[in-house]
Amino acid sequence: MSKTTRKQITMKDVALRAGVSRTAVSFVLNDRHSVTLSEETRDRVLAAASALGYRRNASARALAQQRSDWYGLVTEIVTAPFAVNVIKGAQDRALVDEKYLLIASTESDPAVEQAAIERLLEQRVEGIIYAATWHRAVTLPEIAREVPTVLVNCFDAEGRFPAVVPDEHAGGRRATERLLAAGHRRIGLINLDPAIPAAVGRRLGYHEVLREAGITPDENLEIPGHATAHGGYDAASALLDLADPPTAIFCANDRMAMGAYDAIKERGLRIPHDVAVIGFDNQELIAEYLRPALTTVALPFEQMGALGVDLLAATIAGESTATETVTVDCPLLERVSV
Amino acid sequence: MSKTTRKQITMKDVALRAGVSRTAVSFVLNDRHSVTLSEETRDRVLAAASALGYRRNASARALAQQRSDWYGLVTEIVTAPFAVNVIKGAQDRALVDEKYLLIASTESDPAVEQAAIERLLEQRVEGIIYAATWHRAVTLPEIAREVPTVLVNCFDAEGRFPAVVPDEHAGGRRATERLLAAGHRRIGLINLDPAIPAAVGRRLGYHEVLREAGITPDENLEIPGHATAHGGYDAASALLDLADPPTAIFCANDRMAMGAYDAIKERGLRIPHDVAVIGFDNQELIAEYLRPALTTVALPFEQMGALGVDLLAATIAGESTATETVTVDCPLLERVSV
DNA sequence: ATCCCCGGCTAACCCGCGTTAGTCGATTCG
DNA sequence: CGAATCGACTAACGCGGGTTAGCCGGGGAT
Repeated sequence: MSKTTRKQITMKDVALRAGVSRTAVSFVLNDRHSVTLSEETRDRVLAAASALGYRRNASARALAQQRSDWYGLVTEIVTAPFAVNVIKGAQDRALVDEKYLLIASTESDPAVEQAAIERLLEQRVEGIIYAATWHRAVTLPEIAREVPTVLVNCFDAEGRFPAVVPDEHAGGRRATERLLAAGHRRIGLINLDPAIPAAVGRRLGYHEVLREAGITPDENLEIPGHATAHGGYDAASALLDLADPPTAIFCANDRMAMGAYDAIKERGLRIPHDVAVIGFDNQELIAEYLRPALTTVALPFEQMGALGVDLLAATIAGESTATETVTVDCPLLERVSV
Repeated sequence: MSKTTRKQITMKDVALRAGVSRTAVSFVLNDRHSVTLSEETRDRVLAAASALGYRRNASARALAQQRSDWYGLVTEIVTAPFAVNVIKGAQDRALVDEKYLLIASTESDPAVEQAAIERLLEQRVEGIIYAATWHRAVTLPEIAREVPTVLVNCFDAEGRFPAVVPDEHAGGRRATERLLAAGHRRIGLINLDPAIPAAVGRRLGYHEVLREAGITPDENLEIPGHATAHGGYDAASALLDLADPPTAIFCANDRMAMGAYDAIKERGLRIPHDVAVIGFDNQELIAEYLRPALTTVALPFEQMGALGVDLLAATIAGESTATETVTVDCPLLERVSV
């Protein structure tokens, strides 16, 4: 580079220019009033700082204060693009407390994860937010215990960490209620792998609401599908080819709903006129662009991210029990498919 | 918290336990051989460090070394989920040089952006990578000039920064060539807003290849669509209802291809048998799950991220001219729709 | 006139670590 | 046998900045 690296301006430089001690500069720039300085001195310091383009040195400050103002966010960001909303929510919320997020991406690889957390600890993060891309039980590496840690969109199998998780159960209820409200009585369910929390909760809500409406859940209307568009297509095909097919289908994720659309359209049926469809996840790339646009239950990633930071802050402040679990509502997004 | 915050272990503690000076500890842990230490001492130090769970303090180290090992990555991450691949590519590549990425998300809001960069500078990042979510000209805030900066998926209107951009032109060629190779002669183009670089480049490639094959581009086969599924549906409908409709459609993005699928299927036509479709962007949520899966030209986000770091490293090392622009090839992803 | 207080400011220490310029005892060389 | 060398190690400084203790001069109270 032709341009030589410019010397960084330090408080010493500012002090020199303002004709005061470095100590005074520190007090002025941090707006500390434990020591009184004349208004005129403050002005001179501020003027000098701004004239020189002073910028504080985060490392030096962290060292002196024994406080980094960083939170670590660990996530398998790449494998599930829509989880970036967790980052957004967390970042916005952290900023309110003047905390910053250090994002460490793992690739569902324990070794990478361990190394990532290690780096966060070297940075002396004040706490860690561990976010999963799909709701499940996780096991954190032991080193995560060295610092307050909260889980987002996942939970510790042994309940050793505070966690923020979506309310799958309420979501399942909400979807089913919406279909009932539209007058449907035969409602199919294309579910996920029955072993995962999302499938369990959503199904439970579905059952509850049906029973409350006096409808006995019909086993034939429930299909655990493969969580892809193809899985949704196959499952929806099976449902529609039933002797007594459903008039509405609750798909446990939007990708499967995408496949279900195909099966429905292939049979010359119309959405929502002949068959209503409701999804889950609100993957906007899909839900918004399907024709007709898909009504779906949203996973509140952004809100979970924000609550994760809240919970972390509370934990650090000692205002939270070690194992508090916060569930977050999954709102219904009305579009056109019901 | 019941658990009191454990005191952080410092080199002093390690030195005490190993019965050597802190200086010795520093030399051992950094594997410096400018000063010789006996093998036995090294072992003792390492043992002590590991026994105490010593972890170096990144701030102190950065301060002492006058080098942070951080690069800043500025991006509007949230508005375009698929751009997280830039992060992945950059992060992996940075790790090779033992550099770490500090991610600052902006929301296409200049004020937020300015503040984000300001924070990066406070952290004394050694350079900045500025990544856009769609290929375009950008104007960076002036403060970005305080440190080496490279652009990814965008470029400076006045060419003042090195940049990494996708080769839209080659991508357009590649898509068209693929359709020609499949035997198509009448190929429709559903393009983006004609003013943006992506539309210009892709169209240019399309024209070139047609001409090289002895085909005169037919204006009626080119429609600048609205960049959504609806836009794609409308445009494809118009193309298919032509007296002499195309047998293949090149959609300038996958969302429009999604809409085109609907228009095609609605007419009882089959993909790729009756009409072939090729997309652009490789938005996996769509391309992979459409039925049939969409053949598309990929935007090499991950590679661009990696090259961005490369270019930044070169710029910092002074091995790069100020305005070098790297174009990255857009590979074709064969699926089923051609 | 003396004492005390108080506003305004600074010297000096510390944070944890990298690094230079040594110190010190043992060995080798002349 | 004294000097030079060498291996093994450490004292001490500096990085930039937060913070405590204390300095200094002047005005009010006694």
